[in-house]
Amino acid sequence: MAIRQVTMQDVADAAGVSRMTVSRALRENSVVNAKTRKRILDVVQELGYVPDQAAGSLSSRKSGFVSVLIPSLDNPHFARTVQILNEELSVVGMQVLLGHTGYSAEKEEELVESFLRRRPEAMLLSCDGHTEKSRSLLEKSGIPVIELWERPHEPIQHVVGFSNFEAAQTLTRSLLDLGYSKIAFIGETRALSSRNAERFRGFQSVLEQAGLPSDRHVYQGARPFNIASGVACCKKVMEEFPDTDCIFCASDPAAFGVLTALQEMGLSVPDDIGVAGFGDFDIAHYCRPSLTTIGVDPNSLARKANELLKRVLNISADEDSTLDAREIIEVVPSLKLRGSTRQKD
Amino acid sequence: MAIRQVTMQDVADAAGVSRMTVSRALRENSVVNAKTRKRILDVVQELGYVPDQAAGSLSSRKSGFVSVLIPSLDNPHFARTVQILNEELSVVGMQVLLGHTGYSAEKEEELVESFLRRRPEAMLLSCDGHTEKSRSLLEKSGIPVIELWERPHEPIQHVVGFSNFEAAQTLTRSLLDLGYSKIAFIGETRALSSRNAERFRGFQSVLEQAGLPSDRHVYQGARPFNIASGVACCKKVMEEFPDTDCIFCASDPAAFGVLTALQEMGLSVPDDIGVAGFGDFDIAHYCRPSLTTIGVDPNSLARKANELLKRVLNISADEDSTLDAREIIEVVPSLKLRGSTRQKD
DNA sequence: CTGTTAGCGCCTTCAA
DNA sequence: TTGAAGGCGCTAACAG
Repeated sequence: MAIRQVTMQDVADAAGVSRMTVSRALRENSVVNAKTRKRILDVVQELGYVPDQAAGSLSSRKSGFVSVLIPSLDNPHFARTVQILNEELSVVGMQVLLGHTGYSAEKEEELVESFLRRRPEAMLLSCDGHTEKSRSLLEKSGIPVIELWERPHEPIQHVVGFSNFEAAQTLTRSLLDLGYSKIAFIGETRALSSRNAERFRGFQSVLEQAGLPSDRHVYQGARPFNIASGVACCKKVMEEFPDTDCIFCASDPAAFGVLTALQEMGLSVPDDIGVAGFGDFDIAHYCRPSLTTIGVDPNSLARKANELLKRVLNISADEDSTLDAREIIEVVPSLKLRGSTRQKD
Repeated sequence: MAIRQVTMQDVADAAGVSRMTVSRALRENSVVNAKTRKRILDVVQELGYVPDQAAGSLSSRKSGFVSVLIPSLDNPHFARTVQILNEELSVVGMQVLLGHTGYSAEKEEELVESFLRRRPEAMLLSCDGHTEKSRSLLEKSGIPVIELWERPHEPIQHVVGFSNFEAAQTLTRSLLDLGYSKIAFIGETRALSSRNAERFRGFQSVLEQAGLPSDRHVYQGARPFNIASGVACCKKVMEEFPDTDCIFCASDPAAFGVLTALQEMGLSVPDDIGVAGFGDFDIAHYCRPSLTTIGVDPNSLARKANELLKRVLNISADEDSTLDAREIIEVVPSLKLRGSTRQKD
């Protein structure tokens, strides 16, 4: 345990050069005599010198940080997003500052404020509503902002995402197309999630267009909305609306819960009743019956976000890439019709 | 977009005090005249001043960072660990530097080296083997190190985890106890994961003690080891060893894959064959039949890690907590006997 | 309670 | 190709 950390000066002294030469030797693209550089690197090795990046970024005015704010790592799509961004950024020597908003705009505001102290070079948010203060802090900071996973009505700046409203419409339309007409909706209380509200609005709009009632909905008020929520909501739905012929869940894990709940009620899916989820998580693919759902591939979304990020940070490999002041990049969700809904006849 | 960032000096000038007074006013526990503080905070608000933490930590010699290195966020237990640590640390104003090793010691070494430049105040690792250089870098850095999720033979320093070997033994013993005798093992190739190797060793040791052959094993060589791997390995096992009466999977998602594969082969679980997993993930609880497994609650592990961390950082609420040079905190995995194995008669 | 002085460890800028 | 001077924005330590 070093009593005092090894500094660049120590390396310089030991190598018989100035600090500046050490600094240059440590950077890839800088002119230093080959022999001198080798000597310096040897000394670095020997002394176990590790540069202090806080000091470096203070004078270079580049933090090497990118902030990523997501609601929760419990959602595998967000976890994947973080993982990909983290890996891609580490390739260019940058690091992610990760924060969890817990789906709360107030918590997000705190995080924005505290992360801004680290002078990140960009801020990526998963949008579920932002406070005025968050917006103003971000604006004042002058750094690029990218909102992920949604398509907000009033984007802060750049966006890489899709419309939950439209995705829910697409899925609902195909349920009608399969002949379902008494479709129930299960989700989080709308106040808890704009995302969920958008999904319900999409669902509702299609039913209304078709002249069908859209009043079969059951909400769960508390977080998280998971497998257990699906079980609980399913029971409520079937009590309140026993003649339901299909259940649309605002998320796949909940839909999986619905599948097991129905099975325990002795109902067969899809023969007695249909089930659809949202998100296209792994579980939707592998459960039995496999789950009809709609969703965006998180890998693809994260990679698009990464490309945009590189462009706004001017570290794109693509030299002649242009950048609009506000890029809205649409990611198209794909519909998966699987075993939990009946075949089209 | 500010052409030049607002500094503490700007605030000091506008408030008619020195920088030091501003610095003090911004800290909770420091003596500043109440009126002066209010005036300063008003100016801060007005100017939209955001302190630069890189500068602050350069002079205070406290980075406010803790490094957390995990293999992958795809494993929900690791994601949970990260989330809890992140939240707990944010309460005390610290931030997590997150890195993914991808289960590679070399990648881990790179991350250790690059994260050390940020002068983290502690380093948490999920141990799956470390290079000599990683160990030496960590030692030289002088910061506390906590290894998570395993119980390594040669700990670097502190440990919060459990023995995969022993957990696998416990589970295997109870399978024997249920009357199974032709048990197959499915896992990752041992070279890919010391964790997996430990599980296999535990499995093997119990069978050998019981005088049973332990040669029914099928490995998958490539990452990730997930639901699809379980499906694939299950097919191989049943081809090679058709009289197998129970399959022990090195992870729950794979065991879930085995369940669906067996179902498609027309075999009934647990009537025709038993299945056990490892990890006690959500899916083990909710799949049908629910899965016999063994595992540690990630919330509990993360909280213990957090407590230890607070103690080694001397920010524990508990004043008279003592700290050994090397704390080995054991987390006991709990065995869950569920529907995927037969009842004891 | 407040201010002054002197760096923290590195990089920018310029000159040699 | 290298070095010297100066400063990034903040806080520790001490003095008043």
